[in-house]
Amino acid sequence: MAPKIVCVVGPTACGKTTLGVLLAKKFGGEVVSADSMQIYRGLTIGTAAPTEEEMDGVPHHMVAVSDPAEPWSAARYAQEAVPIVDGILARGKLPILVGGTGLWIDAVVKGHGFAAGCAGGAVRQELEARLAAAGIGPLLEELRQVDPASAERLHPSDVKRILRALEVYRETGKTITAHNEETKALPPRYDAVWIGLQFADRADMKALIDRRVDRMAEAGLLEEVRALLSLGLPRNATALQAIGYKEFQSVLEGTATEAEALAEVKLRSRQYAKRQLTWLRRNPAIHWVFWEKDRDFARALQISTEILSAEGVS
RNA sequence: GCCCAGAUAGCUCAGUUGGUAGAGCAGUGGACUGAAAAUCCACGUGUCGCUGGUUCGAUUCCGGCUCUGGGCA
Repeated sequence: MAPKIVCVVGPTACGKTTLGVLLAKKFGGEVVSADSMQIYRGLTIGTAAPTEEEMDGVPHHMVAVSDPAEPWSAARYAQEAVPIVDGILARGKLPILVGGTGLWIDAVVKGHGFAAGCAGGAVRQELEARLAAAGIGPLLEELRQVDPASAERLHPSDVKRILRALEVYRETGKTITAHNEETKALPPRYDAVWIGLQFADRADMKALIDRRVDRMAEAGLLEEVRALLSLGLPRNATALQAIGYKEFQSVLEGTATEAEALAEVKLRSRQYAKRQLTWLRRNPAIHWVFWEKDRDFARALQISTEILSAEGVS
């Protein structure tokens, strides 16, 4: 049987961090963050990364461990997170995966592997150059030759995945279709108990996101963005894709007012939360805890404790 | 008070040479396997401000009214 771990998931601002810490204290666990932006140092306010106070003495892994100039990926995350999870297990503690990046969590929990090739790689760069020169048509046609199933499955506008499919074939001589089939047949790496947090009413989620974004601004998000930019990151750095950062960058450049940026950040956060929910909803293993108007952590802790006990976590 | 311009989808607006209307954004749902806080897809009936008139037929033309801008007093 695969080792037992806990995953705390949910859309942004739903209280994953807090519940994760509460569960860790109750069950003797350590938190492993699965967040594609909290991984970077310096993105503290805007990503709502856990503070020392919020961590409350519970060890946290994979938070602020990387220079913001570095490119990360789900594959690299899994590579580094799996040994950490195993280390926690080896110490007889309970690993608690907490995060909003669904693909990253799946990359750890399910045993799936990623095929070779990556953004910034030689093959990808060549494909991108061809895309810029001749458009997606010829590339899609080429994909149809080598991997008709992918060409059929992918929408012609889904440029990113078309390039990736071609890349995998070029790098490995195997189609991404075949790779996915094989990797999905692998057994899961861990026996995960999933706890999902979300609001019963979408309007309450919106209200909380709005409040949280306002607090980020009060806490000095603008200064955080200024400091980040002063590092001279590459223009396409993954860290700069974080919601909040590009919008406040516009304020610093004078192309938007702070009020406009705030409205934009709230909007983007809401849309992000919706996408997260879409990702999570298809996972039937998640035990959902629904918030009413306010987040009642005592109740959430009690419910999730019951769930964990029923699932054999002790 | 007078003149001009507006009033159409939650918002910004387009349009109908008279046959009851459509984009962008927002919203909702979905996808997703080395950028995932990324990327991609699908979904558009609303007293066309109100009220008379002309007309087979008015959101479209004409009159009046209301409201909102701007100008003149």
